[in-house]
Amino acid sequence: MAKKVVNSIDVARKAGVSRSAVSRTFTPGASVSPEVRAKVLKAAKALGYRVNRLAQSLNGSGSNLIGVVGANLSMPFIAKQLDLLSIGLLRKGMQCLLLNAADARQDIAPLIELIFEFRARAIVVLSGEPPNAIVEECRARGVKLILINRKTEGADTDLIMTDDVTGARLAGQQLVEAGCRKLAVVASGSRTPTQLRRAEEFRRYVGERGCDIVEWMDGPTTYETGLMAGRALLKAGNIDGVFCVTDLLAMGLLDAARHELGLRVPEDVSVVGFDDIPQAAWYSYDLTTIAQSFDHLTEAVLDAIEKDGPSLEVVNVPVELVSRSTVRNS
Amino acid sequence: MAKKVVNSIDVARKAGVSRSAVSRTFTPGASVSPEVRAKVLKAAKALGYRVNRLAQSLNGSGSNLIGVVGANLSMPFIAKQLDLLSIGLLRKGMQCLLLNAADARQDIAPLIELIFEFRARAIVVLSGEPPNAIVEECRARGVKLILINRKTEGADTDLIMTDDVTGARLAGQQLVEAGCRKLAVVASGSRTPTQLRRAEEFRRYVGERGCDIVEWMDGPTTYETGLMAGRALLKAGNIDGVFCVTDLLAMGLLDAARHELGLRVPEDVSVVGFDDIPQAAWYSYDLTTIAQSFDHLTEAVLDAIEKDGPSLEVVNVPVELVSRSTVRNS
DNA sequence: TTGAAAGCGCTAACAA
DNA sequence: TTGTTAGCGCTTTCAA
Repeated sequence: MAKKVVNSIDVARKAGVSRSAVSRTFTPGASVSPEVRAKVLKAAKALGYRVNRLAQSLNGSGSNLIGVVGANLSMPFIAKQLDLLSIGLLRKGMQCLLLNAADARQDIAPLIELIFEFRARAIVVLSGEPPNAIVEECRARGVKLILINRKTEGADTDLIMTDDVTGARLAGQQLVEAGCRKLAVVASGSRTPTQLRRAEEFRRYVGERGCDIVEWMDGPTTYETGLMAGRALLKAGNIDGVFCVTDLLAMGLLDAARHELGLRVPEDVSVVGFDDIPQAAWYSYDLTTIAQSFDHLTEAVLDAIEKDGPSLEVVNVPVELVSRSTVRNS
Repeated sequence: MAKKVVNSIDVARKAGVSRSAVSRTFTPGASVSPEVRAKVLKAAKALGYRVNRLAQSLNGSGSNLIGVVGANLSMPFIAKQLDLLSIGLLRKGMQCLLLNAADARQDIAPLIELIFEFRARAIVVLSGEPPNAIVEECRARGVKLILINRKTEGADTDLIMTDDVTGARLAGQQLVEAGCRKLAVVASGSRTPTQLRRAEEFRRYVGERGCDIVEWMDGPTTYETGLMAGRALLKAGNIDGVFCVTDLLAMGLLDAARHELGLRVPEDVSVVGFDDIPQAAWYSYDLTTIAQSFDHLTEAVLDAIEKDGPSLEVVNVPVELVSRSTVRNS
């Protein structure tokens, strides 16, 4: 005889009440008399009863699942976002269905479709870009779609975006004021909207101020790419300032400069990063960077999920210069 | 008129078949004629139908959900584990319900109870220790419980554990052979079984070889703790070798030694870490450490989930010395 | 191979 | 406040 899982009917029987009474006992804000409630709780405890959320969600209310699609969860920047987001979701009584794409360029459409099958209330995309058909389907199904630092135009979704433009300008300003004139900007080959925007705006800003600028835009967004960019860009020794659109890239570049090329930072070359990942504060790097408030970002995502009505909001996450030691003092 | 979600009955009607036919079409290995199948698929596509997994799981088969409980997802070590695990789950057709404890010492029992409510097939614990009552309940419900580097005795669950003992010996051997005699071991104050085991075995190993040893065991498992340990331990200048039970601690200690105390590594002091997180390979640290195979670990977890029968296996994940530049050559 | 019908565990509308 | 009843969307016997 298979060990049957206990259900509300078992509890009802044991407590001598109806199934509805059981249901109400476990529904916040339903009307049950204290006595019935007590009987139910006692029976439930004795039997080891737990509400079945799958069955529960089958009714009108829907599920409290939030689909989160990501990639490269071990990159510090993504990991930090996911960490805060999953804590926040839990605190608000939602659950996080995590779908991790094996690699950043994998098509995320199948993952989102899987999320549909779970009838998730909302979908948060940390990585990759959903094709338009998917965006459309989200709207049709009334599933909130929230993109973080993704996709810029024709946005029919909630968009949470770092204020890349301001960030890039701050970076440019730092370098220009430090007296740098031969500049470089380093991005990965992923060409995400965020990276492009940062690079673009930086180029514009320093270009207007009469600086020369070269650019690197290749490889995945990793430390190793930063290393390669550093080797390639700094070997000739004529670059005196670099903006890396990501801290991870900056750290690789910094190491190439110091440990392979024997350059001094900031005396020979100044470096600015972006994101303020935890490692940027470590002594060995002490990287001057543009911080975006992860808390603010997370808050914006949670707000977007909770607000009902169609998705169509664009939130700008403010940035701030964190001045450490990789930029020369004018 | 509310926009109703399409269900199998709509599809059946549109295709001119029964609901069963629709169900079968979407059930791998059910018997449907090609014609019916084609009709159903066409109708489903036209209507934008997706199976409702919640309803699906309500039947005998159960869900494919795997509960993952963690904390500190942004620490490199945990992030890496979660990354590989979530990819692996997806590849095997399972979904990852992620519950992130806000902090490492939070009681994880409520999180696991929540997972029960979703009727997950298995629960993987990356952080924290489930109380015995929970372990018992898992068994009673037939939910696999898999602990990674947690809890050592009275194990009535699947245990995936790094071979800490071998690792600690390798670390000891490195330092002793490098000629270090005044040793220190650094762990956090979290006193997890893993950290205790590493510290313990190291102490034993070097003790037997006539080395002096001091120990630090305080604070959270972070870079900053490593920094503090470094300051405290190395200031006097009489320690010539340190084993940090975690790379993160080692990196903090390394930075304190080099940047605050002006010590040379490995000339003045040798350092060995544990885990081989990605950052350990970065130039600025180039840390000699004990690597555990994350792939192996992940594989073991997936195997444990898929194998049925009661949980009771102990898997030892092998370790390996990764020799870099923070230990003196004899 | 197909359809009818019962049932998975729960909630919500309705009456009492 | 309580119980009864009718679904929620799906799978799965059981006959045909």
